[in-house]
Amino acid sequence: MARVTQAVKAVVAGPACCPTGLNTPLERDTAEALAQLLKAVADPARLQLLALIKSSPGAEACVCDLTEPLGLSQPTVSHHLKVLTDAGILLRERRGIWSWFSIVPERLAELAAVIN
Amino acid sequence: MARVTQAVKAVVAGPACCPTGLNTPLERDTAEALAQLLKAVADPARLQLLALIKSSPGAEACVCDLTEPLGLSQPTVSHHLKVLTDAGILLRERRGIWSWFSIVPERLAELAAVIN
DNA sequence: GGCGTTCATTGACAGTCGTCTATACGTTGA
DNA sequence: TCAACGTATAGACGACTGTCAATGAACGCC
Repeated sequence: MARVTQAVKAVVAGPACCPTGLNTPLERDTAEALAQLLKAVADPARLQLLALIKSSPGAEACVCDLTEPLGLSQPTVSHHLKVLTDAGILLRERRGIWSWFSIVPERLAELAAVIN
Repeated sequence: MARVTQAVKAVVAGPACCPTGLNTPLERDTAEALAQLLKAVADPARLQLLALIKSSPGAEACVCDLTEPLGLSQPTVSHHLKVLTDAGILLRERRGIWSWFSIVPERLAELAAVIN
């Protein structure tokens, strides 16, 4: 994950100085790290999760609020949340029994910057 | 594909009036269309292709220029180009023997707008 | 017309991914 | 300490995806 973060930052900020986006050829390693991050978002269930969390009060939600709207089983939702968390897009915080998830906006902004 | 384009536009522009991005819950259909578009980009080879084309003179390139830098077979590169073209991200133009590909910037901008 | 070149398509195969059921884990309250 | 609840993990299975070798189709040139 740290490896991915670094690679994305490199693409956004440029190897040394100036922002590049996709304006410069991509090394295979960098491309793979970037693709891995994009794959985390490129799933309908995970997009729905992001939208649900982002539009929840306080921009956070617990699993119990997310399972039913998605129409998927609890383990499946948990799996998707893990993928997003591992990618650094979501933040997990335990409060007693519940796991609360919030979005890391900088991470999504990085992605958007790369694409453009 | 037209269906995908419409769904993405809906997410960018909002159901009726105002831009939403992911700030509003996503219908499954919309999420699937969006995911399909993201999947097209979420591949290392295709990211490299986009970067190569974008950084080529005139922001266009033919297959013969793309196969070697990627280190993949010609059919595989052709496959990836088809995926990007079908997603509306690339534009294909035949000139005699050669196929030239160029990027559709608005399409990438739409994607970036949705993510943010 | 025949041939070489460039690209697209087909078919096959291994690997990955999304989903589920079953089960384990951790926390809370009695 | 134990039971109940919310969540995470493991294992299995079908579907999709990326890749290649082989083949086909379109075009320009001799």
